[in-house]
Amino acid sequence: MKTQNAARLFEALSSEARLEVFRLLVKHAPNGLVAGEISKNLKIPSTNLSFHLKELVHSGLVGMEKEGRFRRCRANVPLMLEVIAYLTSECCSGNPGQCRQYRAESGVAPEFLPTRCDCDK
Amino acid sequence: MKTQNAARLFEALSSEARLEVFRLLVKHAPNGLVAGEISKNLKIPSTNLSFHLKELVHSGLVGMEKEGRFRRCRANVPLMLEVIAYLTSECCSGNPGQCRQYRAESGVAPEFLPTRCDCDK
DNA sequence: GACATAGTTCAATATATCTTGAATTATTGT
DNA sequence: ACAATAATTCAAGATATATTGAACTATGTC
Repeated sequence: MKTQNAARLFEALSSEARLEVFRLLVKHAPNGLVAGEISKNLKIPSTNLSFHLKELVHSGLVGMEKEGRFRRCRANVPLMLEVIAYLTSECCSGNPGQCRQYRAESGVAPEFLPTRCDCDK
Repeated sequence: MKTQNAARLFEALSSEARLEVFRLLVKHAPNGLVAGEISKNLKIPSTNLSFHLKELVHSGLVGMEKEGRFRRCRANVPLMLEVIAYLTSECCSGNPGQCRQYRAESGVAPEFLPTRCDCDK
């Protein structure tokens, strides 16, 4: 993944409103929600939600398809995983021990983190 | 991690300049680089780099300490791992099979992804 | 002390993003 | 056809972010 593209994805997740929308859609994967349900759930006015959804769709993190007069939105989870992999790549100048220590320090349970990073290669 | 905090972290990574700075620091973990080295490496004028470093430091993703007349910057890799865990948490409404399929679809090698997501619990 | 170097701060400008209400398009139900 | 619903587009104003050069602070060197 190119830096420019990754920056755009982070940009899409950088507003609280959009991050809440995205997480709600991740939570409701793979069925997704229609725009009105998102608006109701997060109490975002439809006109404003429309603006934020456009950003998310443009970034690729959310997919949208017509469903009668509704628009169904789904999180693009594989793309989310790609950007996660991008963040952890090329770290620590090839020092696997260092990475393992960071993983321990993070306080995150090991199974919710990559088992290896790029420098274990 | 709270949504507000996560959004601030993504905001910090949402500019190409800052994302490049952060990745450079991840690459050079744990020793980090001094501001001048970053400026030289990425060809960002010092006055502008200072602005972006302030954002990164304020978000917590970069730590800075005085070293004589230099300022040494280090990536906060554990925090990066926390925000990664945040993104993958509470997904898929507790449907582990769905998550596994997404991981397969992402095209990312399994060892660079979480082995489980929250819904495997 | 005088000078050079590393960074930051400040002010000014340019640009981009956010939010809202009103108007608009598309679809469904009567 | 008419009315109701779902959602988007548009225009306007408010706010936030990015970039630059000049001035400033702090540290190290002669």
